Amino acid sequence: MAIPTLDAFQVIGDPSRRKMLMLLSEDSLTINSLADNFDMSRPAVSKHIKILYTAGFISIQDIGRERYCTLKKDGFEELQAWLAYFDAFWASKLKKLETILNNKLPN
Amino acid sequence: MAIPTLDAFQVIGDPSRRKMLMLLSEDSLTINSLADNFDMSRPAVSKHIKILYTAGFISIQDIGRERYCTLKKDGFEELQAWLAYFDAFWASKLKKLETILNNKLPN
DNA sequence: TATTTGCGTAACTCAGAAGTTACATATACA
DNA sequence: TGTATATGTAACTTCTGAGTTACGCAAATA
Repeated sequence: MAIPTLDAFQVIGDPSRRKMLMLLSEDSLTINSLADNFDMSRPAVSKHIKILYTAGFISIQDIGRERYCTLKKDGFEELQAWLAYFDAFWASKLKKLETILNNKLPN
Repeated sequence: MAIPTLDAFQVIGDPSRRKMLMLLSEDSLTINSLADNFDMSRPAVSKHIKILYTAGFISIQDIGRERYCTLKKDGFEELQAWLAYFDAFWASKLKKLETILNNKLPN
């Protein structure tokens, strides 16, 4: 099971990984308790977790032989920054429209 | 060139498509003028455009034999809604922390 | 100490996204 | 009307992400 190096966008492109993040938003979970929520094998889940961890979406705390996964901000921030760029685009587009409308009013 | 049906997250998972959205944030462009910015063939760009269009990230205006692509809000809003959910998670996590700290103060 | 449990990794298969070339079509232009 | 331009689509190939099974190891437990 080769470990692909994916950017934050590719990471959340997978529906299973998004579901994992959703589950972790309710509770910190171990690999096995996470796997209970999926049809795929545990090693498959394990791989997704590694991808989420590498991309900064979760942190992992080892307690004995168990690994507790918890959401981490870093990964999300990269996505927010990207969306914020386009937010600015819509805002400036709206401003341009306002300017046009205001200039037309005197006519 | 089969047209895969991708959700908004998978759509922005591709670096080329993200670059296209960036280019379109500066100006509306035709398929060919977009293709000038990439190493891939024009049909490949054409396919990406179709995917972006289907997912609601761009609108297309036909002018003669040219097709002008413009950013469209719809696709972005799906992503924002998803991120907003996790924003709420961080906010509530912070609130819980505050509560804990406040409860400890009287001790 | 022997066994069970929780997890990681290696090796492999498979499906599909992403690219290509070749061709068809419609519009603009000489 | 003939040609060049802008684009879409079909058929095909390639690559890799996502899944599997088999195995190994460390920690818990009997």
